[in-house]
Amino acid sequence: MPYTEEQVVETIPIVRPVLEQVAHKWSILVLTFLCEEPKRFNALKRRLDGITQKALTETLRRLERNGLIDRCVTTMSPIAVVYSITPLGRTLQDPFLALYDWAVEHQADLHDAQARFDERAGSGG
Amino acid sequence: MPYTEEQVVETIPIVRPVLEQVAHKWSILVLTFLCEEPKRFNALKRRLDGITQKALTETLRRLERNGLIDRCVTTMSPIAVVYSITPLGRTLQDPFLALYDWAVEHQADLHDAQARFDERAGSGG
DNA sequence: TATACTAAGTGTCAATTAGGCACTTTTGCT
DNA sequence: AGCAAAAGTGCCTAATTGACACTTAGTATA
Repeated sequence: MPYTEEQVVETIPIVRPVLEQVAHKWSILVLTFLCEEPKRFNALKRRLDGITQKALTETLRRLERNGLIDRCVTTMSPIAVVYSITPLGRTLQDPFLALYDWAVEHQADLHDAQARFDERAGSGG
Repeated sequence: MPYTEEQVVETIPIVRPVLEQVAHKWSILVLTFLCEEPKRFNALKRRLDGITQKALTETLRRLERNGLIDRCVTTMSPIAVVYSITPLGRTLQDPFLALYDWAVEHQADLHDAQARFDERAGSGG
């Protein structure tokens, strides 16, 4: 528990805008995925089944703007765009992986809690 | 690196909805803050300077619905609502704290990267 | 040359979500 | 009675997200 309450209070104005950039559902998935190896646009799109091209484009732009990934256009025959993680992005690997692990581990807990809550709320509680 | 690429692919449909519930800028702040000790609505509101009552209400509802915090209405003299973290919520303390630490540590890196990106983009690059 | 396919996007429009701000309700103080 | 604090709710607008079609460039193919 590295922060005292006062430190938490002081760091809120710092942390808030950073989280707004970084704590995005798609960002976490894309970055976790890119940690494995550089990937092309459509490779990412296929893996992240359900993401739209627009959402993926915007997520990649955001990550690139924040210096977390690199965008490299090959000048080769069929033009290809390869996205890879930067050293800065790599520093997010552990935090994001922790979230990823948590999501896998506690999905059922969340689901149960939601069901209980909705039942309480639904039955006029 | 606990996940192979295939495992990542398989877990995406599981992880995505969980992240949608959990990876919210306000959720991370509120939960990190509640890890210290139970707090009342307006105490949270004062600390999270800038949050609106509506946003705080919704964030707390979402966290409660997902079983991460408890909402307790005291029957005492001036009615008060105390929010506290649940055991399930406590399991998010470390992941969220890691993100919190990351945000504090790398705020300047993000800022620089954004400035560089915007300059490149702005000057017709 | 026309047809179709992959890659990497952009544009448009509708729907959802978030933010701002005023209003409500209960209690406590003077 | 009048005012303020606590914990919200409601309404209205602004911003974001998502669906889906369109674009541009290259490759294969008949």
